[in-house]
Amino acid sequence: MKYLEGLNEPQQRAVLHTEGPLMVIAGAGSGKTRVLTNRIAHLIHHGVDAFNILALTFTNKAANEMRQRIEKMVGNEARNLWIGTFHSVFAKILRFEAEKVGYTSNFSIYDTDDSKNLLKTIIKEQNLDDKIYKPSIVLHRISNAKNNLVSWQEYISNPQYYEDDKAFKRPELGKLYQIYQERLLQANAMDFDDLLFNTNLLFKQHLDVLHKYQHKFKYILIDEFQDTNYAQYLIIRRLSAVHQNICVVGDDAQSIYAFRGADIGNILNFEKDYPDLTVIRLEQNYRSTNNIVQAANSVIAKNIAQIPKKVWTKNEAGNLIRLLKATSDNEEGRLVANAIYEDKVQYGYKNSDFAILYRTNAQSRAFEEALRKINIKYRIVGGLSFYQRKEIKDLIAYFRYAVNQKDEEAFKRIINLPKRGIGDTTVAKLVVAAYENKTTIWNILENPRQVFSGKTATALEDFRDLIKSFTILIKEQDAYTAAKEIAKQSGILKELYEDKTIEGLSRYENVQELLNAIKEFTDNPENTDKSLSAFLQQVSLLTLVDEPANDQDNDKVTLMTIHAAKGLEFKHVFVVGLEENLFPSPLMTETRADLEEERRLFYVAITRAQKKLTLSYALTRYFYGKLNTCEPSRFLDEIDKKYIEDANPYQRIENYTNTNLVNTLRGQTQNTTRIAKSNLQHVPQYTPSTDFRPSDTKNLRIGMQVEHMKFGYGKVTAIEMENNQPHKATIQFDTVGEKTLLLSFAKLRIV
DNA sequence: CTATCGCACTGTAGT
DNA sequence: AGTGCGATAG
Repeated sequence: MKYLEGLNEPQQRAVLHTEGPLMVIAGAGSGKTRVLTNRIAHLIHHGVDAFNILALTFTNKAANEMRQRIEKMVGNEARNLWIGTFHSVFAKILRFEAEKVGYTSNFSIYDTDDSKNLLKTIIKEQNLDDKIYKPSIVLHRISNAKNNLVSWQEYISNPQYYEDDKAFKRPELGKLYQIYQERLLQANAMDFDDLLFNTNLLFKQHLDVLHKYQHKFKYILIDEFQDTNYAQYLIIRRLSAVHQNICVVGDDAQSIYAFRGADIGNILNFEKDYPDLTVIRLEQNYRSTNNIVQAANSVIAKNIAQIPKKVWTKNEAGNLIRLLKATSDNEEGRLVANAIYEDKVQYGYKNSDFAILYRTNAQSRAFEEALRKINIKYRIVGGLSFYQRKEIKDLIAYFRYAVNQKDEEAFKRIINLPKRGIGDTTVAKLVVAAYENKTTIWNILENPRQVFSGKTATALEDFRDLIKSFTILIKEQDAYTAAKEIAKQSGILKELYEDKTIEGLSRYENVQELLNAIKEFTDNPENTDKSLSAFLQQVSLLTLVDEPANDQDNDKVTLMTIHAAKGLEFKHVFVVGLEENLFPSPLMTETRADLEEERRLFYVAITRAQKKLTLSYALTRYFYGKLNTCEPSRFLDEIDKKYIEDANPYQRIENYTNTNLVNTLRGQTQNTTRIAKSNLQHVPQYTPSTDFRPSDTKNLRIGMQVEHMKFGYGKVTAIEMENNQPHKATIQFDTVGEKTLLLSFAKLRIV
């Protein structure tokens, strides 16, 4: 039995139990991935056709990793497996069957920004107050409905929803839901939730289609089952109804996505839906030291909603958990960076052995600065993801619109970008004309002279012809050739190239990076369809961990949110920002269930560590440029003290006033050179010395900020040198008048 | 129609 | 701190 080697008894049972429903409760670090991959390899080895296996994961990265591991074990056959995220697998199926749910196969996928923008437009049109009907709240409510498979028709006809919304002063929500869905359909677009909703619709209304896929997927595996929502659960229940060979793997203790509709009940109630279910528990942890395992257990011990189990390990006790106490976020950064440095020297750890985990993306700044200062390489996972950058979205909007001319959000993005003399007024007229003639904007563009005249009409015609040529380009050329041409001919590349500011430079590089990614896609022999629309189909579902890896140097410290860290492990993990109102998040302390989820998040963070764990907090922190005082997190009190190095770790500081802290902080941070967060990865170090010469001063306009104070824009009138280096600059600001500032303190932006 | 400026708002996680 | 929006001037 080749796929059982090195597995413990319950792991072996999980691999061998191939027929009938199976639930594996896999504690943190219990070798879950190994079980999953060995199981699939075992199936294939015993004659199951890879075409008949469906494996659903939560990130594309997890899917790729699984595919690679299986490929190593069983060879090329692994290529025929269906492995992917829920969204990507069912988007693929929906493209095949699009007509059956009222779409065409070139439908666009709206991301959250597109959805919010669309809702914003609708809310405005309906003359509703956008302070009460905030797009994010409306979208959240609609998303909840869809995840529970409530259509807009049901939503409107159910008085309960109306009463609920009325109680929250938002009686028009049902109407908004209806209009939103109608607009999406009109735009031939689906949002993320529609991918699951429409898959359910498809399977419910077209039994022949359901039967086809039921027959195809004889073996179904779900990873991270604790994070599935109702819509996802129903899909897999339908798909597995015939063969019943469904294997779900999860850990209720690591359920951290209830906020977006994941239902811990799925795992707790699975037995009811599958009476002859086999349950296997993997409780032995192979990853972490005993201290880490026990500390993690103590964190969630008080939670009520959980399956009773005991994660244990044979590993050594290991170090106690360290606690770092800082007075400011910057100091916290320095302490963590120093600890990393010491570990590297003392134990020979590599950069890639470390991870810094935080609750919110905005916390990364202080750690980036501290690491850069002592020349430790790092990478940030997530944050403003590559595909969310404006310049990337702009270019992709061109692709989208050339593929699907009904895509209104893409249209709005590109119609006047770069500037071509088609402003808001013209767009508004277009929308009205389309509405009055009961047709699409694209149809009006076909013959704009019926509505417009002169310059505007010519501009619209030019735009139309441009898009038409792009559509042909996409049909006839491979993705890379088409994308490169579109970037050039649209004028996006030129506009960015001419922008010589730091930001402009990095934007230009980003676009090049996107083109490189498309080239990789085109050159990859595994991709049979090399068209740009094929690339587009996968790009809209890419997750933060799938960004183009353009550098070979992988020895870097990893900075990311705890959510993004699920499934990963590192020798030394830093869980930072352990402050009340940050972690736990104030949005998750209202109900017991919320707080329990937040505790599980802490549990996930702790259990990423193999050898060492360090926790840290700061007593002051900047939010939106304002200094706030913080208290240590209640979570620090909840860990069993005997696993912490300093059992009486902190004193709550009460005598500090805000002013004192500001002054302390000023004293500590005055020498830092700050760089815009968004530029960090692309502009490693800004050096005034190379960019400034006294002779430049006459016409140099710069933006400037010192510490957290923004002085705005102004004209440089004099630069004072010291040791042949620019030292001080005198600037006539538009807003605050003339100031002389030390250049080493400042972040500068040339405009 | 576009560019610029000041103001208001933002406040979790990610497909 | 960063961004997006609306008002205003050009």
